[in-house]
Amino acid sequence: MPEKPPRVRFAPSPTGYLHVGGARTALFNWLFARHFGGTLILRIEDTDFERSSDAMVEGILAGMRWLGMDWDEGPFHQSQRLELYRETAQKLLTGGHAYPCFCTREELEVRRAEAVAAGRPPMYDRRCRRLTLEQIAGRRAAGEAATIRFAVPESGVTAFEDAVVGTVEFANAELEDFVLLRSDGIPTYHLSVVADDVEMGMTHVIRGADHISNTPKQVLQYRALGAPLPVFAHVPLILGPDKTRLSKRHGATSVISYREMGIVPEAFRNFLALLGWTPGEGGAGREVFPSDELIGLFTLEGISKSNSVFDPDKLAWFNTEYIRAYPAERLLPLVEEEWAQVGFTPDRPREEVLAAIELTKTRARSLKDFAGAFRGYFGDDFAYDTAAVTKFLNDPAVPGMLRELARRYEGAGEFTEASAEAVLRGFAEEKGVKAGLLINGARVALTGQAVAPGLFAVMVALGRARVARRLAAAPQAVALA
RNA sequence: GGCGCCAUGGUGUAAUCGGUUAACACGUCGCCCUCUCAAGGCGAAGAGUACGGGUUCGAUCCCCGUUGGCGCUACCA
Repeated sequence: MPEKPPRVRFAPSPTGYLHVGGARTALFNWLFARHFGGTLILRIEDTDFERSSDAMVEGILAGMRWLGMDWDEGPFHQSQRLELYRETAQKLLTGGHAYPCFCTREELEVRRAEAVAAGRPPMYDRRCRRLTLEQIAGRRAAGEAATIRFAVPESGVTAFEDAVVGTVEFANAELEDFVLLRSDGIPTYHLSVVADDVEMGMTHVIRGADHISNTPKQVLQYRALGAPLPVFAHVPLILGPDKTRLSKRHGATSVISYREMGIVPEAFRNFLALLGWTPGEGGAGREVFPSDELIGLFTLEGISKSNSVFDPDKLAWFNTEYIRAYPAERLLPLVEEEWAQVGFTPDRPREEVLAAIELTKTRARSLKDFAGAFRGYFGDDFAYDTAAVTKFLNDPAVPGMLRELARRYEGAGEFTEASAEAVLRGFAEEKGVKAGLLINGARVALTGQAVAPGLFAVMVALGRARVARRLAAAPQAVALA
């Protein structure tokens, strides 16, 4: 439990869209900050100019907004904070914790290859670490470019306490003298993260477990800089169904693609939160947690140590749960987005649209359904599903009976679920057919679909006029075949 | 290869100080309901906790080893 309001950050690299792993890292940071009344900082790690782009930054921000996450400071761009990194490198240099290295990329590559061939670990051999001041001055004067490397202690261990994994220890002999500043003066990740995390006063660093091996290199810098260590919390990775790291091969990995699949953002957030984290006592036995509850329940203690597998079925389940639980008013804006995408406009008053959403939402698997299978509830611009027609309007006598039934409904009198049912059942009896035959046929005629809520509820939602019109226009299976 | 992290049903996770018929949810299967399909209700199958050794009266839980998965091993992040 932090005693002071914590300061945490989400620091994506804009070399790709916001993927599910990054989104979960962001979510954990966000939940943590909100739970403890802390501050979430958004920092764009764009020091790799070739691979970074503004479009990716936009995509990442869009993904965060879609998931309902906000931030308190930033976005800061590392590309605009170069001065800080150079100063930090200089500090390390003057403190004797770093040194210039004149080895070229080519030389390094050759030596690495040799080391590997000889069965030695391919670490930098530290030859420039032994350069004298005169040699350095001489080579600088000669115009040789240099990187700045951190001087890792040659013995001993570097350890840190991880909030999820516990104590993690690395032998310093395993750590190479990593590059802090490239020869063009641009910092590497190792330098920029710690420079920023120190300068921005981060109290907790919550990030993917893929960074655990980098952590000792960062701890060494904190020490050299005389800066207090943040609490590290390394979150296990998310894997695909085949238990390998989630990648494009597994299908959708971009957060935005889930929006495009008709997933409700809060459902996705709920699903993501439970991937590698479980609420304690307060959430026992439940899994559906709206955002506020997630915030109230979230602590680092609940983060699990092992990797988790992304299960699309479970996500689909959360999605149906949320769609079903949302009041129509809340669903409407989400549904309208879907309509906009397919160019559909409801031709019914708002009240009726809301009622139709309320009625259909229990069968929705995705928001897409409202712009697809459920279109007939919102307007006359819908199509008949051929499979449904084949299945339930196959009997050539049915359309004729439905036309006749349509006239029964046209008459005056009340039009309620009960009355609509009585009319249909009475009519079926007259004709000597099973009510189910007409009910199933009518469903297709009215909605275009084989699947729908109870028929008489559908009739009431559609209204007498539409019911009569659509029954009269019932398609023939043969005509469509 | 080296180093690091991890290891409970198909999946996500539970299981106070080591003592439970190893629990819940998703998924799967069956039944009920029924005008379709979901939902809902009821029920079932599915792990003896990766494997092997310890420690202990007793280990999912502690220790060691093995195996496996993942990560890191760049002038990427």
